[in-house]
Amino acid sequence: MPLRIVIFDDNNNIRDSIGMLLKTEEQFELVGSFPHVLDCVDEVKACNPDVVLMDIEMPGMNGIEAVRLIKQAMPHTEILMQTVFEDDDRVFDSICAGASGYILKSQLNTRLIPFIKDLQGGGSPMSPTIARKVLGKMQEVSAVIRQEPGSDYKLSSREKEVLACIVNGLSHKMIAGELNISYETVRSHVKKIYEKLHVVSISQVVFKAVNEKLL
Amino acid sequence: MPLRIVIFDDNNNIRDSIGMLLKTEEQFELVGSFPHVLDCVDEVKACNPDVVLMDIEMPGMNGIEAVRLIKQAMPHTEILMQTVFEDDDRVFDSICAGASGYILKSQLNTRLIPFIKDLQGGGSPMSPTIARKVLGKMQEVSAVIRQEPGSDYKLSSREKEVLACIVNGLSHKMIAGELNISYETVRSHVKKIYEKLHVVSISQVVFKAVNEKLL
DNA sequence: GAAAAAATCACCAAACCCGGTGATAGGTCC
DNA sequence: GGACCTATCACCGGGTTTGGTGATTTTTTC
Repeated sequence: MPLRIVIFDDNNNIRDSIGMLLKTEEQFELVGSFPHVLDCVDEVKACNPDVVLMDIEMPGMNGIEAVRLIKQAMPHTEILMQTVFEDDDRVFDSICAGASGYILKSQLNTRLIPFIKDLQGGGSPMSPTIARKVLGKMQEVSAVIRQEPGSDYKLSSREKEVLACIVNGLSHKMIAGELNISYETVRSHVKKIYEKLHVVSISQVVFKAVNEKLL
Repeated sequence: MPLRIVIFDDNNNIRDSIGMLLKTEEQFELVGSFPHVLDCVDEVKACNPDVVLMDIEMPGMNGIEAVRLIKQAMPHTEILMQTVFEDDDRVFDSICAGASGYILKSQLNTRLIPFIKDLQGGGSPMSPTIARKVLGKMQEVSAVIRQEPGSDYKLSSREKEVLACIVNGLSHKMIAGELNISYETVRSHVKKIYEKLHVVSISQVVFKAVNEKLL
């Protein structure tokens, strides 16, 4: 059973030459070729391809948005993005939308066939240059996610409990009830927390706690 | 000027065979080869390599931790991870630590040379299988990061300004000064904000605003 | 042009928050 | 055993926040 492939690209020449290229390998079968993505979901459903070759730059709907829709409708379809630009944001957005690989148009002739085979083998083919961008973004993102505790304010465990209550919007009185201690004791803890966090109000405590993930 | 390379791997045979392999290309020069990473920072500083080939599995210190230290000390050093496992978490951790590429030990013979050349060219070489894991993680992570605005509380622009002040820890009185309006006007806005956000206190406002990225 | 929404301001009373200043009791560390 | 930290509780007084109620002007929307 041959691998079913669909192309979306507004450039007729590219669609044609990709068609020619695929014909040289009998394991591939071009089952659809469209100049725009306005009806892409219906078309993909009708063609039922294993692999979609998607151009990023297209009139009407954006190729990235199309990826999102196709992946939503048919999650098991593999999508290989093709583009002339190695634009950081678009690479990133394509990935988030669900693309499985990334090929530069300048490399279509030499790389398309092996890339599709990589996809078939469960891989995510992309040029090392693209991969570098992906890794860069990944590092950036991970740095945001888990900014190290760095600043440890040495709160006692009790103080952390009180802090958690504050962040959850409880008043001092409610915290007293929650933790079964007196209102004044809560106040003592709060004062200590303010001191240790170098803040002077509830709002600053909440902001700092949430922002620096003190819980 | 040849490309300077350093190897870290506890397996003597692998270190030797990589050394042999690199000798076949006169543009590469093996300037260091170590069986553990306990002194890796000093060693890398002494050897001053362009590329470090790092084994993940090693006695004593973990190869990933070593990457972190080396990248901290010498940020411009390119690091190519080598491993026998395609373990998701370790791939991810390596990337976050600062690795620039990823090669399977089973592919050392055929791929090491081109991979190092990719690194030299500013790329991030990795097998399509590894790339798939990276993309998967990336999609997962990005889904966490940008939970869509979803809940739009339809705050007016003025209310958003006041909200921003609150989140930054300003008292109502200070906000009045900041925005050049009266204290009572600030209160009106605050009341509206509470109503729209379905909250009843400053702390809840700050928590909700930060958590749902309302700014 | 009328209705709706946004932005502005005002007052009262109750509740709440916060700084300062203290005290007591239990645990840890040297 | 004494110094130190943590957890507990208490009072005062000033300042802040909050709910309720209401008003005027400007801008937006239909």
